[in-house]
Amino acid sequence: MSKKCKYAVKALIALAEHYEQGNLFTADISKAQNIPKKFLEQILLELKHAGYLGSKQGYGGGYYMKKNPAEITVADIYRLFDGNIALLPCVSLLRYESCDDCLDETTCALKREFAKIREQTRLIMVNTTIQSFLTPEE
Amino acid sequence: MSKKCKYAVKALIALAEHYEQGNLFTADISKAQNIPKKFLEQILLELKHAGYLGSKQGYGGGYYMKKNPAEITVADIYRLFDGNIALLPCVSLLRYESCDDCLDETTCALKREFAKIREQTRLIMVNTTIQSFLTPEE
DNA sequence: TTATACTCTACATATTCGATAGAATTTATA
DNA sequence: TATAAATTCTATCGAATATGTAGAGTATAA
Repeated sequence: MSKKCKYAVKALIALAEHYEQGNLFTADISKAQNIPKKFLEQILLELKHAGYLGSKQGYGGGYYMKKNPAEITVADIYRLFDGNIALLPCVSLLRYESCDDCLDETTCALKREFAKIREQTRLIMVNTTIQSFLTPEE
Repeated sequence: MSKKCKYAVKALIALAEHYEQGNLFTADISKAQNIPKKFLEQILLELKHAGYLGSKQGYGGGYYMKKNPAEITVADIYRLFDGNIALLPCVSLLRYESCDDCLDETTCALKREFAKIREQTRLIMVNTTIQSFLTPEE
């Protein structure tokens, strides 16, 4: 998982802890989570564009959690920053692409097993939400 | 998953189909699987050094499956070429490293959930072997 | 009007990925 | 013994990606 994606999850958790309690400054998240500020700005902006966060500009502005943290999955965030969950493009659920080295996909020996792996991995990641990180037990 | 790792799995499947039936030429695997020959040479050599394959040099030489295909897991091959199965180094089972941005690992909000994700993913990949790709059903 | 904080685009730098090149070594066989 | 075939090993290379930095622009509260 890229650092960008990891930073995104950390920032989302921090913002989820203040869900429906106003906004946080990028600078404060940056310090608390040890994330380079300018890099974090880009990340928060992307999360906003994707609909997870809202923001307020100007003096006293900042970012706040817009979507319910229980409805934001690790799969969503991983896909946003790191791409496919599937290990091969040809078994991707949402972004299918044929493999460029594949001569005949109908007889490809890899598809069946890697589709299984993708599906199991996907289920785990879909069932882990930002809320999951906040609750002490489950 | 890198192309290198995918090529490795494809090559292993091809060699597994001739398990205990002599060797295959790199050139033939390269053609059949559409893998650049010189790249494949490196991959097969790494697989040999890791103990999965054996080879015979010189005229009529080639590579053959040394280990039982049912005992070579996708997790093994993934780790060899692409590194950790865990999404974060701090939850890696075999190659633990602390995250460089982590201020206090004991209070890290990410570890518990990402450790769960790693364990589930690991189990799937350990339970998928080279033999799994050969058998029509399961 | 000023300081603050988000918005947007461009750039920089290091590493990794995917692949190629070529020389060295080993071996069967003609 | 010469030769062709095949693996072995190291170096290199270009493109893409990851991880940031920089700086100008915009919105807003006080």
